[in-house]
Amino acid sequence: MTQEVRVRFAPSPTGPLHIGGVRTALYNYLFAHKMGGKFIVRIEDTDQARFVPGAEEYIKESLDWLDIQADESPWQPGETGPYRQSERKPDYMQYALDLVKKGHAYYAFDTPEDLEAMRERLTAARVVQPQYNNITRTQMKNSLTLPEDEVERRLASGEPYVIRVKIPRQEEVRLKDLIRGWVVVHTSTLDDKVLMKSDGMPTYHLANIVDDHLMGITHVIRGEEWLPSAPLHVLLYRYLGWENSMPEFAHLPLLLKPDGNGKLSKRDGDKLGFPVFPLDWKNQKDGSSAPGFREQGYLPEALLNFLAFLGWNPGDERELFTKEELIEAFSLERIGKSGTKFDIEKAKWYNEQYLKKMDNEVLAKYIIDDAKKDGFDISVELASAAASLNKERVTFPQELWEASKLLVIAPKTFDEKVATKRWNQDAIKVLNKYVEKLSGYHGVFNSETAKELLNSSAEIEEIKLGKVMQAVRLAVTGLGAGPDLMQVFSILGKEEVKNRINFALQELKPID
RNA sequence: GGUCCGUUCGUCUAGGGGUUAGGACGCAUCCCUUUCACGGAUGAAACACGGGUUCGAUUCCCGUACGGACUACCA
Repeated sequence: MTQEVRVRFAPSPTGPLHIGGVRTALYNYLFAHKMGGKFIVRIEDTDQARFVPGAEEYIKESLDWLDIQADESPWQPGETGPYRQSERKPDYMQYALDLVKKGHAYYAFDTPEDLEAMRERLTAARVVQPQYNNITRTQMKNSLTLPEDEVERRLASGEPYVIRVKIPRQEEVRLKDLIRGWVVVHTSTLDDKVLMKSDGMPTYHLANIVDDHLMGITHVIRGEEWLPSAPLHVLLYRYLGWENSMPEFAHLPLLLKPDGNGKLSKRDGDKLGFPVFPLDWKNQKDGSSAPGFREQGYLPEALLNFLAFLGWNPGDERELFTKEELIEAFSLERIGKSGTKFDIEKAKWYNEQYLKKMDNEVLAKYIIDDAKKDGFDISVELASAAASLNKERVTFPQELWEASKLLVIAPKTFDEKVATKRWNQDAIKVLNKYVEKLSGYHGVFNSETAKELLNSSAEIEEIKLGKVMQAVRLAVTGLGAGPDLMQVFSILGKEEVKNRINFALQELKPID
């Protein structure tokens, strides 16, 4: 029998959650649900210097918005908590000490200045990669070079120290990545990474391994930026005696800039005018801000669908998936290997697809709210009709009100280009006749009857309706393009149509 | 620089030793329509390069080029 799948998303609260992080969370979530397992969110806040207030709340709100719900998290603790590493602080030291005892780690007393001097010396000696490793450690101040009694003296006196892993000299570390296959790294290229910092906090490397083990994580699904340090993690599992229960690894391809090269950053969003964060972000410290997908009008279902397809596909030609369908179709095997450029046009397309499937009543709320901001109170009926009329014509919900204004506000000015081209005697004749017909009509006024009346007006004047339609549109909406005119008439009502036409008739000068 | 990872239309990708290399976004044209949009149809558009292996490579192997990640007491 196989154990329950447990995966985690482990962001650090150092700023707004990046959209790439959201995708990582999504893949973890989809995999967990596909496998009938658990999805855990753990906050990796071991770096006190980089902690940003509000960042954790931002992470939570982002995941909530997209409905990527965790089974266990700081906000909904399970049995393997706490779910913030800062709250797990007392637990880490014992594992570091265990490694020291076993000879796989050691104390180091080097000051930042010592380290800097070492790097300078190495650089001067033209060593290409100045680092604290199995060669240079012999020249540094650590428990490998210092006499035992001095180490104890320094420790006892409270001198700051770190604990570093002791990377073996000549070994090959092999790990099987679910996405990339076997990756082999020689230990001579690894450095003696710090495991415990002088402030008593573990680094990512130690905390990550300890927590994943303690939380029973079975699969580590994370960004490709972690691949280079994965061999170190394998070594740590081994040295801690946990190799048999070591999780499987899956390193996700990165999200890249849409143009040029490099990984997607906040700058790209600013430059190309699209968000790279799920939600609007306001830094409480320095007041800086960044736009979010939510506020731009992206629908959570659409963004989720779009994100899922950035580096993954179901193998068939379907593209529109609900979350449940994504879960059903998801597999790690179908994740691609190469980096994925971020194409905002595709995201917009997804949004349009989801937007036009939404209920008019739901969309009506957007219109009502936006109209209110402009000082207009509109009924639910009108707003729903407006939504129905316009939802296939826009990308974002907030564009709906703009598109619907012609239903609420009578035109005061008229598109000049259309006027100079279409406002001729024929149009005026037909419109005059139409007004006349409208006044004499007392039946039901809907798009069909509105059209019939218009048709007969044209017939009487012996003018082809098609030739004056643009002018009719101009008279009633002031515009040269827009939604189906007869539906607009039907929504406007007979009197309003009549009034608008009369206004146009007296405002506009004929061209011939 | 070093280590590791990658490379199919502009972009996201399917495919896989013999295919007219498929789909989607975007783009163009046409159709629908009173207009714009939606929708439909059509089109332009790709296997990075060089060697091998093979009867045959876009597919397998090796190089090269290019791209990316990492190279902190950051995650």
